[in-house]
Amino acid sequence: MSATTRRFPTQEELRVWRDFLETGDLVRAELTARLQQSSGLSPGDYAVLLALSEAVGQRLRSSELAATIGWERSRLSHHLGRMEKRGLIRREECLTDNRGHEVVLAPEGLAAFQEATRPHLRDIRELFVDALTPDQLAAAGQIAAALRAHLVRG
Amino acid sequence: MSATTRRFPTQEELRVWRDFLETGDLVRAELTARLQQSSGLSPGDYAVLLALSEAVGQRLRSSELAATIGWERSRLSHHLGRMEKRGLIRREECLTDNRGHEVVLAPEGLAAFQEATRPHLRDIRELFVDALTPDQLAAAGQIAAALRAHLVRG
DNA sequence: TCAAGCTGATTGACGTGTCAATTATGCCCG
DNA sequence: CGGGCATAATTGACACGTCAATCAGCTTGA
Repeated sequence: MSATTRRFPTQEELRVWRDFLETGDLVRAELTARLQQSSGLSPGDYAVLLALSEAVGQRLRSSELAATIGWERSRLSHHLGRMEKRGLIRREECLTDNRGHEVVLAPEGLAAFQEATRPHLRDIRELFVDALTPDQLAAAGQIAAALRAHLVRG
Repeated sequence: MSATTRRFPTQEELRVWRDFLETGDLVRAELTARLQQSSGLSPGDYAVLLALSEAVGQRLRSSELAATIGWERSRLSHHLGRMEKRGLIRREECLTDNRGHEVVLAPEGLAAFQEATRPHLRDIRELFVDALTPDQLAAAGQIAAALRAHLVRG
């Protein structure tokens, strides 16, 4: 088969591509709605609260928190501003570095997180794990790995 | 195995879940960056322009356009405002229904779309189709179908 | 006919994300 | 010491998305 005939995806390949992405979005959207419903938290809130709840003293420097959850600092800064307004976290001066801030888990934040966790994990099982056969679950992992490897290699 | 032991996902299942979603995002992000790079268009712009380019007279009523690309009307309205400012589309009064508007593909929009299409399709092939074996591609389709079916059934 | 309600589309408020610029502080080296 | 660079974090401008409210024009039924 010549290079020319393989230049563009077929209709079927495009369909799989769109299905693949859109389905991920649909599952994510449903999970987000349930999380919101059960706890009033967004996925971003949940990620922040999870990281803080696991930190010693339930506090982290902003940049450590950003690294832990894999966010850009400016994104985190904006998000923390919104979470602080809602009383989920506090920001305190950092004693060892006057430039830095420590993000502290507030009681309201801990409560919301604890309330969210079990239903959230159950929902992940329900919407993702239970929807797939063991073979499909394994395939999903391999597909993700293959896509990532291809991305990195270029 | 008791119901209790299966209440929550295992570490491995959670890892696959996160990998699956994050990888989709990574691929999408790379594709978005390339589209932006090559044509200055966002995925939303591209969807709108694709629908318009295929419409007779390269024009559509707002609500038909929204239905075609599966967007809420308010989302479309906001997006069209931004696209109109950039000269990619125009909005005209609808002759048969004074409430309605027609969205018209502008020359700049057509040019940008035509410039975007080939590289975009090539990128989808490169980043998605070529990354997977035929088996994996088929599995991806089946996984998406299984997740969707599970979502609908509840 | 005309008030009541339906529909097409826009708008405003706000949450979320990126990028670039800014501010303040720490640190290093001549 | 102190000028210059690196680092911590925030800020502002903007793109994008959802939801609820709004507004204008169509449509219908007593």
